[in-house]
Amino acid sequence: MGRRPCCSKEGLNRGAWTAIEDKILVSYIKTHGEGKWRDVPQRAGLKRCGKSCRLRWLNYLRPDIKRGNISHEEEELIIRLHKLLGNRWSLIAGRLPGRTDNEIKNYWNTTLGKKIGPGSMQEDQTENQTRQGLVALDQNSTQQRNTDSTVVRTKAIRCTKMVFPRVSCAQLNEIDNQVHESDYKQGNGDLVAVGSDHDSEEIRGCVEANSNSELSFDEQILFDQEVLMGDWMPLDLKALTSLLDFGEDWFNWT
DNA sequence: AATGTCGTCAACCGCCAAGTA
DNA sequence: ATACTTGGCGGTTGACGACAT
Repeated sequence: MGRRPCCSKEGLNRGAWTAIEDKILVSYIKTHGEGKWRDVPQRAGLKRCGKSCRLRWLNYLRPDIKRGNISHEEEELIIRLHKLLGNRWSLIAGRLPGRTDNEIKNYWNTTLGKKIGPGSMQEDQTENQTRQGLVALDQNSTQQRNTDSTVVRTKAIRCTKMVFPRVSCAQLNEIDNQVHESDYKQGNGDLVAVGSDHDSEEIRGCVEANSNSELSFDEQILFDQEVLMGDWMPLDLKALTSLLDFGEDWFNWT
């Protein structure tokens, strides 16, 4: 059975959105909220497909979109996050408030990709391949990397994050304080656990208590982007940069 | 001034995972 | 358990403006 198209596409407008269309969509979403995108065109009276409406809203019309050039700090963060996460633009965008995945993807493809150079792009590809098969890390490299760190892999538990960088206790405490401080300042109540493997049982208990569900453990996995950048509220730029400063050596595998 | 080339970015496409009936 | 729907994602395309020839 073939794929059902998201809409008939017949008699629909395509290409750039007009100011009037934008106005209609914004007005509709203000009244009815986001979601049910398939129904939006008909209800709002737009000759667009639902997917197109969703994209237009998310990438352009949302009130919290940040306009203007990417700052130097943002650029640095994008580069570092890309090193960690590869082409997972939505995750990267999630760490840059007001920026969209499309914007960051475009920025990478048009600006940063060139700045960093083809050598790094190749490196990126290799890293992506590694991440895509992250469970299948080859044994040698696993042994090499796995001297004193363990990452606990969680189920998809909302707002839970654990990072186990290989750093000194003093550094660890500092990270922990910064992350917690920053996170709770935002009042989102997320659990952000940073520790070394000897903390894992304690953290596990804490996570389970907070999430009311059991965690599955995958020992020996040194890097798991689902844990590192899971479904949690973003830290502010400063806190994330601090975390990366501490963690980057550990994250660098080569 | 006309034409070609390049860079940017909004929009589209197809796939996938999660949710729902 | 299964089929179907929906939303989200990353890759790609194409329109358009800027610049070069």
